[in-house]
Amino acid sequence: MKLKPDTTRERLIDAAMELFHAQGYGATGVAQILKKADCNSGSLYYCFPTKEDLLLAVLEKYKVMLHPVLLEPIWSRLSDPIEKIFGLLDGYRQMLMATNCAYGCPIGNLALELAHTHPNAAKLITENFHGWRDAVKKCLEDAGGRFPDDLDRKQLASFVLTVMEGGVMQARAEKSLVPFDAAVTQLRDYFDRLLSDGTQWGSSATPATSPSRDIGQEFND
Amino acid sequence: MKLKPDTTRERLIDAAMELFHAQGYGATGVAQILKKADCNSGSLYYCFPTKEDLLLAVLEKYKVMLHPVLLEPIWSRLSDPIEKIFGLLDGYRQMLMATNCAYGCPIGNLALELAHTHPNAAKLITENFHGWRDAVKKCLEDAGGRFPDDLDRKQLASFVLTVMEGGVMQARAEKSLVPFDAAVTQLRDYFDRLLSDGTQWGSSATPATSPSRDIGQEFND
DNA sequence: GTCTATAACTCGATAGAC
DNA sequence: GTCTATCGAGTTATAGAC
Repeated sequence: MKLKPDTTRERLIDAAMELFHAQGYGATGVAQILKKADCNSGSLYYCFPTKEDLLLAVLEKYKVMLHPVLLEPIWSRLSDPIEKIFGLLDGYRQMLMATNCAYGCPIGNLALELAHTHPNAAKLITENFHGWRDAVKKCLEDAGGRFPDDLDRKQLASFVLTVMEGGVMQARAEKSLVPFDAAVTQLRDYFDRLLSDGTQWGSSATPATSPSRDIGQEFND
Repeated sequence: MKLKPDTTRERLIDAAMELFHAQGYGATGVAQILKKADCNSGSLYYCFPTKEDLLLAVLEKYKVMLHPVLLEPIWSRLSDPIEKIFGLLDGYRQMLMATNCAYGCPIGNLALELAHTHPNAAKLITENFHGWRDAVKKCLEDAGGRFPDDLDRKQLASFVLTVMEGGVMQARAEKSLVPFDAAVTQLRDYFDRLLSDGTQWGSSATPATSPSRDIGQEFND
């Protein structure tokens, strides 16, 4: 039951995590990380062969943090699975508000910066996205028959991630919560329309719609 | 009626445009731009005081290109305003396919990289986003009564941009069209549900939904 | 494990000839 | 307007003492 290990290695990861989030990977110098972690380059290169290995450790830590740090505080506060999803989106809104829309989603930022040039990082970024999406998918599954039977839960969960990332991007670009709130409002409206089409309302009473246009591809995980 | 001016200044802008799209602003060195534009540093700094001024010229050019280069080929091919919107999204799909999902949206990439640290660039990025969104808004307005009367066209147009950017981000991260197609499919389903609720179908026959949850903010342009 | 000093390199930008 | 040469600062990473 070790408390606050606070090893040099962990201080380096935490410092890099903050700086990569605020400035990006390329724009953050090793010297800056060393200053924030309060150690010297010898220590860093003793723990990590290269700067990129430190990045991978940061992305691993994000994966570990997903459930206990990001989801659990929201999951324990809200019981309704659909409200959990919008509670999660509200968590990003809080983060944007607290930082004046300056930093955005740390994974999304790194995704656009590194996906093309750093395959090892890209793999971990995808794993982070999938963890987030699967947590939302579980909520959609927990909502059971409130959604139409033929709704593709995985695809809708991916869509929620799409809306979050796109909304956060626009909020950052404009330094305003307005485009993020607009996105969440539209998503909520979509959910309302899906829910009013669920079996709870009686599927025979719903008007004719075309809920899925097959585009000939499936999720491959 | 000058044809192909092909000035050094334009070659520099075009070279920078391509490289910033493929690699980002910070990751692209001035030497690389010079090589692609086939000139030397003296010429660049004769045309532009700094590298950042070249970036601003690139972002200005994207603004100018929006209608004649991005929209016009699609607008002239499709007459239905709603199909225009999905034709525009399909244009991004084509781009992703042609580049193996490597590059993504040039404005979105620069938005996440620079919005926080380069205010002049951020202003032009926002103007690019607004130009795109307003073109979509015009389509929604052209669709007239096919949508519910109380639909906020501007907010829905912003949502389309959100979905495009979020979908392109995930496609880049996973190097797969699947998450992009998932996002467009869900957006299409949302549009179908909105359209089946339009006045064309008779507003008195629609079931009770809650189309707008006021969050107490407006677009400020 | 952590320190200091520095190697080896690239960066954006400038100077001055032509 | 375009060239070549280069400055000064910053970069990641290493060497070797302790």
